[in-house]
Amino acid sequence: MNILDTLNPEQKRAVLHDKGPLLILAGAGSGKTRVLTHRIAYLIEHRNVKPWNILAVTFTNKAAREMKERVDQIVGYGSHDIWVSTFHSTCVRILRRFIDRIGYERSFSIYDTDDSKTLMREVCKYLDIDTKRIPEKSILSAISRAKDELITPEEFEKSVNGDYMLKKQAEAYKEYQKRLKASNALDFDDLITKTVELFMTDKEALTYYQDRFRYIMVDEYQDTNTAQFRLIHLLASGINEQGKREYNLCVVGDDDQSIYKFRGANIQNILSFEKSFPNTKIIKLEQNYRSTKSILDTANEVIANNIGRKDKSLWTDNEKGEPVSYTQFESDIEEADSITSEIRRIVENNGASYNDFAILYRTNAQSRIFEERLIQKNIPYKIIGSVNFYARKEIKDILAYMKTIDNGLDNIAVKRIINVPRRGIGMTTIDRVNDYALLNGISFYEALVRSQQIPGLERSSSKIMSFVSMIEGLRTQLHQKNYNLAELIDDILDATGYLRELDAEGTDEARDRISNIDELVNKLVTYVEEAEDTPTLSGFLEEVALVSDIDSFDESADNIVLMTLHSAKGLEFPYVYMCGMEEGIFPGYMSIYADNPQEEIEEERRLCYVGITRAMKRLSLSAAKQRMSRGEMSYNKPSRFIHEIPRYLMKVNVPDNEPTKSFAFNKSSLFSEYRQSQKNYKPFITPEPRHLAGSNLTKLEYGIGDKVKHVKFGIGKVTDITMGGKDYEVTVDFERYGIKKLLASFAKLTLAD
DNA sequence: ACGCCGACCGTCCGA
DNA sequence: CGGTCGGCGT
Repeated sequence: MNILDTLNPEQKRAVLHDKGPLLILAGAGSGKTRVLTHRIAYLIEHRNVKPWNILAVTFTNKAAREMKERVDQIVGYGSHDIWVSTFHSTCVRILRRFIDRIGYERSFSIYDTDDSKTLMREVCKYLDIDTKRIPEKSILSAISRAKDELITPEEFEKSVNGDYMLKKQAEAYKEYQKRLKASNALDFDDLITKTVELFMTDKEALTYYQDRFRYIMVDEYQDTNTAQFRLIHLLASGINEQGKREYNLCVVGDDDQSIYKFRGANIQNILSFEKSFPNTKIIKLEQNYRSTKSILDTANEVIANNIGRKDKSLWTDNEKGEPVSYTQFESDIEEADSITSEIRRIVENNGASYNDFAILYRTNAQSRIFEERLIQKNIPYKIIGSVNFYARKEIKDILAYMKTIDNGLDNIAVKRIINVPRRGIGMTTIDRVNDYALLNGISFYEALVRSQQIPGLERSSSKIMSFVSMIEGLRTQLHQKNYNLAELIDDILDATGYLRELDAEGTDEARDRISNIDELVNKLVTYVEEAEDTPTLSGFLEEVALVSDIDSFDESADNIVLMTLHSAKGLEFPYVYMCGMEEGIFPGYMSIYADNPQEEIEEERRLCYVGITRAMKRLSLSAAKQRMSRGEMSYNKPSRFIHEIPRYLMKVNVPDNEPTKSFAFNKSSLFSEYRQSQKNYKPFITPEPRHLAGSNLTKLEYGIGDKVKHVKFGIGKVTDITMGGKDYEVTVDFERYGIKKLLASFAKLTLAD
């Protein structure tokens, strides 16, 4: 079968396009991923392009993984050699090979936002910058913006012009960069800028990659920043055998879905692509295959309020479908309650499954109230993006050990763990070592090694030396021939006594931490087993640094998924709930009162457009009249975006005020209810397991009257167990949350001692 | 050196 | 409301 058969004429043109720059303006749901994968497959199969001559840059690691799989499905081979990855991963791969040409070591560390902040705090302290007046966060974001625009510390300094704030920022930028270099570390932005720097200064490295990447594709092109543009431009400017520049660059984007201006995305990259690359061919994909007419019309109406867009109009052959629904609830509690109940109702009555549903919101903070409800109702769910696994203390600690072993120059990592677990090395000691290191121009770790020579450290140097020899021991072990990297964490835990200390604590929190560490061990083992090249410590650490929460999103898992509108980009769901459609929430407070509200509101509107176009079958919008935010009640009007939807497309619901069992009720009434139930105490029975067809019921390990533990609710007492459908329904009176009915298979209750 | 507690604060979105 | 940081007390 011809791989072109399933494509529409425009898609076909894009796939068949031969050489030279190509801009594909792909509206939401117009099958751009299909075009990209088919184009790659076509290049390999019909144009004799070698898989290793193709570079495809995607937005997430997940998208990269899927693209490879899909190319494999079409071509059946070769996908392994295609270089498909995100901007950041691409740059890391390049830098691991060539960064020594610009004065770093190839074992460089990658600093995450936390590390950057820690470093910036040190810098501010050193430069006497009052972080009350100039918060380190604002300095970091100024630096980040500068890096997005490829502005060096020196150039930044020149542009200061006597402005006090800018002058301080310039100083901080310079010092920050100096210290990153000394730590042999790169922050997220450096990954891009240092790659550009490498290519600008080292022709050999540039030519190597220009020759290698004969065909370049970039997805989500509207969200690239200036540095990324520069990178792509450099890579695509190679000279072919005939001595000509071909610019075999194919970018796919949609200016209406540009939602990352806040992190430096430069909309001009897509708007003036044709100017940057002469003889660009432009193809518009305007047929939407995803949504019903009602949903698509709604999206078009909303986005029409933006000015200065590229001219295009999305249409669909799909059926009209139901009108979009909008409900204004009394409160955020009611909103969460009603939406979660409705989803359950649809799943139970209409044969939908939980993974058909997404709840989308503007800010991560909004997930909390939904989570409470979903737990309460025993509805399986997954929240994407709220608390990063790798940001947890115990995980960062272990990773800091690994970084220290991998790159002794990483001062932030060494300082993090020098006294974790406690070894009696305090602030004064650390300061003295630090001063010595700065004075002698050596790393913090090197200063530790020489601590015996440092004046004033007579007493603590023995403690320091035992730390040093522990690290050295681990490092030697790592470099032994048959050492299995998968054991490294265990060895660290063993040498440091980290686990023993947590064990001794014996609290719930400590147990949580231990299970998180177990999880990290699992990830390391998986990495070692599945690594494409030889697994290395640096390799693992960079994988960890560059994963995003969305990469772990598994659409086949049967749960509702909750995430921000930003995270939802590129995804689709049959049923979409967009909640918190309120002025001040969405569009956010910050954009309404910004210096340039027009611009900011337009970005919010594009975000709204992205949200609407995620829905395939049914879209539900909602707002709340009152909502609890940062401890106080706020009262918001419905979002302007709601008013931009014509009435004929939208069904406005009146919320049904059926009395809902809310656990925001006062606890005492629930408590007396419980007392009542205790009076007519039920006899102690554990129901016999009934093996129903298709169910996998197992005998419960607890019975009525037992004390059990729930992962969120904590300790409680079982007051009733009944058979509900294919699962046990367990009623538990929790010490802190009161009485709840839970389904045994979801709740995963365990006997508490 | 370390732990606890209270004040404070600041809030968007993210690799 | 929740996390974080700095100060103070031991």
